Amino acid sequence: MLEKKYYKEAFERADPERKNLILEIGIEEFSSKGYENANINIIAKKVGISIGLMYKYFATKEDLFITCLKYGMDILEKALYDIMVSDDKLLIKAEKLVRTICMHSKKHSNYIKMYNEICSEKGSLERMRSIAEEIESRRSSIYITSITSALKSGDVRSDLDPKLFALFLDNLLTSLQFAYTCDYYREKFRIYTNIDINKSDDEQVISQLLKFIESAFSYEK
Amino acid sequence: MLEKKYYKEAFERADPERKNLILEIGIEEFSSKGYENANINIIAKKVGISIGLMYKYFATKEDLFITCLKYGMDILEKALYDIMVSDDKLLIKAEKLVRTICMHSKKHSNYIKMYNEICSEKGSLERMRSIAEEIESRRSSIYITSITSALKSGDVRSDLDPKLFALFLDNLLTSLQFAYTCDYYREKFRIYTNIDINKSDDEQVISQLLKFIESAFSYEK
Amino acid sequence: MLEKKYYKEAFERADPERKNLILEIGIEEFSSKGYENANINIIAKKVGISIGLMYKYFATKEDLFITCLKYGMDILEKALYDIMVSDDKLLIKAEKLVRTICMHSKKHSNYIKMYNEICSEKGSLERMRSIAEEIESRRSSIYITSITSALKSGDVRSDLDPKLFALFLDNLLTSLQFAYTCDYYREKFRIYTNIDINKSDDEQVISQLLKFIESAFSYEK
Amino acid sequence: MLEKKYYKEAFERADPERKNLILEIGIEEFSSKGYENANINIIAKKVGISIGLMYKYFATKEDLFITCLKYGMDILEKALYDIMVSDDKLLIKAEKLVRTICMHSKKHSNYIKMYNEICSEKGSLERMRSIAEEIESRRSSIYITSITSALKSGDVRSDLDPKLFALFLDNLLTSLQFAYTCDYYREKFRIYTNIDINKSDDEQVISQLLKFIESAFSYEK
DNA sequence: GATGAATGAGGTTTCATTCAT
DNA sequence: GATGAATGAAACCTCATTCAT
Repeated sequence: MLEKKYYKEAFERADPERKNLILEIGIEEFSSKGYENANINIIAKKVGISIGLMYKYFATKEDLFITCLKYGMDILEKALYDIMVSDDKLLIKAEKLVRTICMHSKKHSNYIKMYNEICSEKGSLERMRSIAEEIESRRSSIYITSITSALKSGDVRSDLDPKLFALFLDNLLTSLQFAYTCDYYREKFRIYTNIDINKSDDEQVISQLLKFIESAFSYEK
Repeated sequence: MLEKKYYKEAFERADPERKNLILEIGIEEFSSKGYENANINIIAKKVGISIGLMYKYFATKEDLFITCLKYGMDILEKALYDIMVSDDKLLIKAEKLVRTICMHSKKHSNYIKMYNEICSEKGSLERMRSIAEEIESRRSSIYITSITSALKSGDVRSDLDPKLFALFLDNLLTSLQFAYTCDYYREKFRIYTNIDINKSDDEQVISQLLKFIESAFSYEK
Repeated sequence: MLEKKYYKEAFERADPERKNLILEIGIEEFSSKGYENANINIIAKKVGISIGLMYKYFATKEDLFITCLKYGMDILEKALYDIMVSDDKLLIKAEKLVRTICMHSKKHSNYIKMYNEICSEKGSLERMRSIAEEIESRRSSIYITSITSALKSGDVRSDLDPKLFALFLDNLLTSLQFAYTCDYYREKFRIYTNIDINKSDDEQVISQLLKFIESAFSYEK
Repeated sequence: MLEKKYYKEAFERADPERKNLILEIGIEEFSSKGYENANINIIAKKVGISIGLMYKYFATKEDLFITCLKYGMDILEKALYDIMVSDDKLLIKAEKLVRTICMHSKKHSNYIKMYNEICSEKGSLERMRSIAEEIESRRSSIYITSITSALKSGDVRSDLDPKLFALFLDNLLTSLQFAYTCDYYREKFRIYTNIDINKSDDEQVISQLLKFIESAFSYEK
């Protein structure tokens, strides 16, 4: 689980402003057109560097994509981490989680779109695995740790499997993220609820989701 | 919301065996390589017809894809429909649902891969909408109807919004489908649970998911 | 100079209404899209007959095109012929000619578009020759005959070559036809004159063209 | 009316010899086969560059065509311009014009074939308009200016409309160009005159055409 | 006479990646 | 470090024409 780098040393040495620009423009291109239709020659042009230099920074298109993806995911992960290491009870954490995710999805919809992109990527299994490892393992730990500790303190039903419940929780949150950011999920949200999630007041959605989660974790009657 | 056709009349007239062959081979190609990397020349060759004839059947690659997608989705939808129109209580239905989805995902993993594919498609919003409409609207109705009726008969917590809860339920089930069939989700499942879902006994997963769902819908303590 | 047929016997035997329909729809397709981009499968479909039958009527796309072309040219030719065989003096004939051409171009712009089409066709020289022969030889005769007879009666300058002057006259009239019907020529007309020929009153154009022709044929000062 | 470019910057930067080669081979291909049947893969191969590079120079086949077309038209335009800005009387100019056009048509028949090609193009009106604008507007100005000034100095009939007469003059000259270069027009010329224009002595044609033009512009008797 | 399913060569265009400078 | 010209395989899609029925 060592942190892999998907960029070359030259990228590390590059001017921080340029590094940011590459990531931002890359994210913009990948999230708007999708991985296959994104064009790294265009990215280089927009950044204002040559395509040759781009290949000094990243070995392949895929590496650039992954670097962009991780950049976005790290930002969200940090926010979630801060919530989960607090002393709050699980349900308090859950509320903070949901609210943070709503905000983040609106602010950084492109990051989520990239994440959505990789969820349907068909590539080498090996590559896929190491990416999933990096993105999911930290998030899964903080969920599982929190749930396990809630289990110990008796805050949640005693017969739940923390790992699976962590996954279910994540599934719900991820689906919500996608509803905020990805066309198909947004449309699905509208079909189910008759609500355009991007124009709606979030409170109804948040309160219902929290109700769902809260119940799910609670003691059986 | 009328049923749109994404194939030409010539396809309707074609020999049923050939129609099936086209769909099966198309699904195989699309689900294994993804939409962008699928090659309709290859599909035609494998089917044993000329590429010209393929275009007498389908106006574009996209239309062929959607036709394949709907074919797979219809099969699942029918199975779900039969469960949801029964007189069973919601939680009984939920169990049947989960079990059916497990079985179907294993048997027809390619259908789910195609569905996963469209979940991250970037294309014309209009097109996206009509597809979502066709795939999601019937499924959403049967979920919402069942929940609403459970609500009336007092089987579930009275303060839930049936539409949102239907969506949350679907999110959990869809995520499970993807875990069975799509690389990234399977990997994610393994990271959270340490289980290779395709080699595992399903009962642990099923029972935990049912617990989660059951609790979520239950009366608050 | 024997009149060649570019259709098969079956076409002769076909129902007259159908024959007309084929020609009209063919002309519509060829004139709107140009020869290369016209599609005879579409023509057959619009006519309401099978493509197979179309090939019972015409051996090739080119034959259908030529048959359509000749159909339109014959109609114009008849009108011109009636004018030129009259006893009128050449300049009276010229005026009638110009007015007839204006009217015809507006009414049958598609015929002219097809004629324009063949003017830039790159094909077998042999084929080209026989078509030109059929379309141009009668028209050239009636022009040359009229000019020759005007020459004899001393109505026009005595040192003109009737054949070349006939060609020059035809060039002017053909250019006018194209200005009424073909995009590029219409645009050229607008650039030279600032007039949109399709919205303009024709009289200014007609009177100037007649002045030009009249002068051209007149005795030198 | 600003000069539009139909090539990319990379083409400007390319080696001048290569640029010329591309234009010459492009003109050869387009003029011999027509726009639709011309093949840019063949052009690239003959030039000795990859098709990919071709597309770095020109965004589309159409752009390559227009660039070739303008290249040829510019050469003719320059020759005509030099004649028309001289102090010669209009009829002297006319003679120079006709002789220049004869020579040019023989030497650069391919340029004229391309021009003929666009005269029957069916495409977007907008595109057509801007091309016509570029090719015709300068030529029309020099004609109109010359005629207007002849009008002022009393060298031509006073009741002529300089714009329309300029167009008529151009129609005659253009028709002559086509007779020298394009199959159909050459054939038509032969049918009218019994002369193969490419094997004939030009003087008879030139003298008759000048007579026609001279008369046309002269004072009425 | 009439049908229409079937063919398949062929052309435009894209873009990740290399490499000489 | 930086450039950007150059590559070329590969994919979608069209349509005139044939022929078995």
